[in-house]
Amino acid sequence: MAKPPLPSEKPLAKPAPQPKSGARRAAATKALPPSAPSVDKVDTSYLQTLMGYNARRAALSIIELFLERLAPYGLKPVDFSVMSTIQHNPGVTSRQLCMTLNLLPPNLVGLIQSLEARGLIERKPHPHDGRAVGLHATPKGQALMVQAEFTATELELEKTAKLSAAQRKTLLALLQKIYL
Amino acid sequence: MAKPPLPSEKPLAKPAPQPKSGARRAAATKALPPSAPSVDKVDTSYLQTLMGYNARRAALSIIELFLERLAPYGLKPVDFSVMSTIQHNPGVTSRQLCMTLNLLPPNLVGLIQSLEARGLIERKPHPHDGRAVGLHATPKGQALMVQAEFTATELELEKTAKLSAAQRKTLLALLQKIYL
DNA sequence: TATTGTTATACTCTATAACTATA
DNA sequence: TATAGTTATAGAGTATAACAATA
Repeated sequence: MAKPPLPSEKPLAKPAPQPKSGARRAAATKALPPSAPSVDKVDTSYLQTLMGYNARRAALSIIELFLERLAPYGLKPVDFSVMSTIQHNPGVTSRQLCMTLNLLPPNLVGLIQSLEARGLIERKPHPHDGRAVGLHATPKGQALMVQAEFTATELELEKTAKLSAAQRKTLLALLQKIYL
Repeated sequence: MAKPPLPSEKPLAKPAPQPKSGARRAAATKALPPSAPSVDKVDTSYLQTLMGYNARRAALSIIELFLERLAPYGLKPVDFSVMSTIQHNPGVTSRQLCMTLNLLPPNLVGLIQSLEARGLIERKPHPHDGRAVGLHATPKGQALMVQAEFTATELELEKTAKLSAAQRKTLLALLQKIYL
């Protein structure tokens, strides 16, 4: 809890080739200022060794396009995940969605209500638990999701265009080894 | 913009082996209810084909531990990224930080002020642009970041313990092909 | 007593518009 | 006119505590 172990070794990142400090073109115009170097090209070599940083940047990059392409369906990433899970798991409960997608129950309530108000899902009593409610995609919701999933898959292939099919498969598997 | 192409093919996800619908243990107790199946194990095979979903889940998983371990330093992920970038790029400007870390200028202002108030960074006039301000880590900030980066690297290795060194390297490189 | 779903609410994060001072 | 930094603010996302109904 308290203090982390004092680093007896240096962090992994190499000091990184610092762009020749001081003035660049300014050297041609006037004398160097005393002690305030400027930066030509920002070095991010340390951050790039962090999985959290890279995963987050990659995710945000994809989500940016996702928001744009899925807007016509009225679906944001979480809406999409929830609808897709209901689509493929008829009768799934709110609690199961929360566990599966790592959501908090209070944050799911409004989302479910909204999807129901749009006629995309229906709530049916759970077969053998009076507290729970089974969620089902309506025909309208099903039709929407078939198209939405197609669009999502398409956009993903675009965003990962620099990757071969094998690399893409590898990447998915490795990411799952982290969070599953 | 308007409508996406109608899917002439099915989305990639296979229908996925549906857990035998209907009642499970309930079958032993009473007759099956008319038409409200319940779900035993939630199937997420489609979502798992999406890079955005997997990258986000992996990132959040790492960030969760990051928040815990870096709390003693008073650094959240963005604070850490900013401090680390300043540390490795003395004299970097706010605008350069925004471009590099994909932040919006208004959201960086309070963050910088906070770091300065804590005595972790200093603001010096930019050598040849009166509008800009160069950011520099103080000795205190430098000492903090050496330890913070060590802790971050350590925690990352823990979270990616299921990966070999080669897999880890591969994963970093593939993620960078997406967002860089 | 424990769990499902819900309400209310607070806190954080992210985004937009508009201003200033310098270039 | 364009850019760096700032202010104010709105909106979305995420979090905790507490409650009713059911197990």
